[in-house]
Amino acid sequence: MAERRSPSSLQRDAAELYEAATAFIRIYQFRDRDHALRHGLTVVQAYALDILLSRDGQRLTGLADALQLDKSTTSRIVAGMKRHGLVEWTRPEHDRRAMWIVASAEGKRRYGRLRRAIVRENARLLASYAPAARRGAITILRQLVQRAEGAGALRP
Amino acid sequence: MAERRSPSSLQRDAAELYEAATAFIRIYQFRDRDHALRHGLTVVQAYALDILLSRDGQRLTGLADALQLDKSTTSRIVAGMKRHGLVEWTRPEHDRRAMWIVASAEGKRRYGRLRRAIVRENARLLASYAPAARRGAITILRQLVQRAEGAGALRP
DNA sequence: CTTGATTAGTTGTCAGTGCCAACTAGCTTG
DNA sequence: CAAGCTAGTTGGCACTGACAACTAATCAAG
Repeated sequence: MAERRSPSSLQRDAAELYEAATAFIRIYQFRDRDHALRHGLTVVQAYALDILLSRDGQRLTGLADALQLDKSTTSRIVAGMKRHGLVEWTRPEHDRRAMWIVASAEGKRRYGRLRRAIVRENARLLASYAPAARRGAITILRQLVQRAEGAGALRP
Repeated sequence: MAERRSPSSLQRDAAELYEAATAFIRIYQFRDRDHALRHGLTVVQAYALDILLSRDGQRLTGLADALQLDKSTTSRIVAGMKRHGLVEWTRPEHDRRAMWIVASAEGKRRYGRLRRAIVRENARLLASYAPAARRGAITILRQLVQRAEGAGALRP
């Protein structure tokens, strides 16, 4: 295992990671967009529902933070989702400026279907991997996420 | 290594791939958007330049196909890039309806800087992996891309 | 060689995403 | 209670994206 660690190998790998990650993102982005549209959602709406469902609801500001969007943008997105019957909100009685936004039954249903469709496709994608390789793929994705988050500081 | 292959393990892995891939995409998307904006490009403009530079130019229709966008959208994007001095085009003399779109010097410069910035960040990200693990990460991303492309048929 | 079909791009229209700045209304603190 | 802070909304702008209708150039018959 006496691999020679040349600086250029790191450089080369970093460049290859750029290519691979770019390709990965583009493919999965398009795939997700198609799936979402097929289930009557936009990508942002699907993200928003994911956040709302994973936390039993959110304030608008919290949702904006989670989506990394301006609260004005988020406000309009939530308004649109309300119009389409995907979310509902109430005013917490102890702070009547705020909204407590939750997914509606319809929102939950659509997001659930979308998620299941993508998971089904993932299962097809992973089917021919050996279990250990599957776990490896997932672990590596998670690590890259963690490291990118940690290295974060993207807005210095 | 006598791992028991239960159907539910594939299901579970598929669900975990969903979580991991979603997180990955969101992180890298934001990262790329920040980088692009910092270099005076939007994400779509960066994609377009990537395509134009990797092929010595493109027809509008070819660019639309590569970007998976409607040609009307692509037309406006190219118009915007022209306005911002990122691309230029000529009319091939054998078909004067068509455009041959190429990146301008400025477009090339900005894309190059953007790419190098991301590769630098990737290098930091990968630095603490053992070389073999780095290669593994890249290989797996590539495989997932290939399989997703193959399984493609996203628009049946 | 002219008509008819096809192809390349553009434009109109609409909806959605996204930002910043300015705003309203409710809450908190001195 | 006044001043200031916080939660969301609205106005204005630009970009992304789709679909349909359009212009102009090329190609295919006849």
